[in-house]
Amino acid sequence: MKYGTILVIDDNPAILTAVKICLAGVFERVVTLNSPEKALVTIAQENPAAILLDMNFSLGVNSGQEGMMWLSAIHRKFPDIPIVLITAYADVKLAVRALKNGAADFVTKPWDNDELIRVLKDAIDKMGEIVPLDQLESEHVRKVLNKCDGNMKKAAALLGISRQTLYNKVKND
Amino acid sequence: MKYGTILVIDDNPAILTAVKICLAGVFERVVTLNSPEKALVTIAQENPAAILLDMNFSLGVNSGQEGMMWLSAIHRKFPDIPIVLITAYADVKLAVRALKNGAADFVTKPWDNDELIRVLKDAIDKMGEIVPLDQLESEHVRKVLNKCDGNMKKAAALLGISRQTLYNKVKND
DNA sequence: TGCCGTTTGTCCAAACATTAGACACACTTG
DNA sequence: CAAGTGTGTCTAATGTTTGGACAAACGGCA
Repeated sequence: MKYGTILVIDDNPAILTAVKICLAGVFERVVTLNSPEKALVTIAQENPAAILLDMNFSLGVNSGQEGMMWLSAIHRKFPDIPIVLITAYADVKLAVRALKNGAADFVTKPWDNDELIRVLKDAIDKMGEIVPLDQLESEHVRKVLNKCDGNMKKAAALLGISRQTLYNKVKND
Repeated sequence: MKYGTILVIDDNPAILTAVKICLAGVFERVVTLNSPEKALVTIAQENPAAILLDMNFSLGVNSGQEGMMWLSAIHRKFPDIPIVLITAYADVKLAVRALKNGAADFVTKPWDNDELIRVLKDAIDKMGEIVPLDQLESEHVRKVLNKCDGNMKKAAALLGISRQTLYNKVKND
């Protein structure tokens, strides 16, 4: 029960119920919404560890545009909460676009309960990885320096630090 | 012609030729390989701005396992070079796995030349975004502090800095 | 309510990092 | 060769980080 609260957003009550039963034993709390309208307020109130978001809410529209829109909106406002998308209309282009828009994962209906649980746990675990500041810094420095073909003057300017400081950071690798 | 060298890896000579013609006007140099075996050495020699990698090399095997393996290997060794995957056997699960394994994008055969060019350019542009060190730092600090529910002592410990330093960093936001 | 462990806000002085500026040297390129 | 650029090194001033210390605030708990 170490995985906190999860928010499930889907316009189909049957699916909401099924998912609730499936996840009840794994998460401390399963909050459901049958429309994404109130998603932002609900997230602010509940502070869920992850969000499971359906992609289609308008009947007859199955392009996933609406789910994509909500994905972007939620991800922009809460970039630290992993969002897993779920849809019946699997499509490679849509999945790729979703992941590039910040989705943590993408599962297709009908889903496998164990896989859904694994995917959600994975998403939460990934987000939880905390890196010390100096490690983050040296990785970034290495990357920028690389992009500048080793030119320290340019790299330092791009990083917003002085040439000597970069020199020292690199020397003590 | 500002997009540098691109490396194309595909076991089908016809596709290699077609891609070469398509990309010749956009990239300074198009290097091709008909097998991923020599990929790592070739990348080290050519230092390409992006890599276009096919997913299937063994005839009759179309699970994409081999492409995935090479994606991981290349991405581990050259994390700063965007890798775009291309496959004839489009499959949502495979695409999701590829993106989560570090692929920059995922396109399906038969491809649209303009789209392929756009995707490759996008991938290169995305990788080129350089963030100043202090911005990177304050974003990370905010994120970790958030995950610790505002507890500065814990956050400082996780970040590998002293409590006072974190205090000052937050004060001068 | 009062006690206790924890966290915060604040201070200090020592250690350390960063800065601009300077200068000789090495390297490309015309 | 000469000009232009980047490197490696130094200095002195300035700014940051550190552990340690301490009173005040907070939250749980009996």
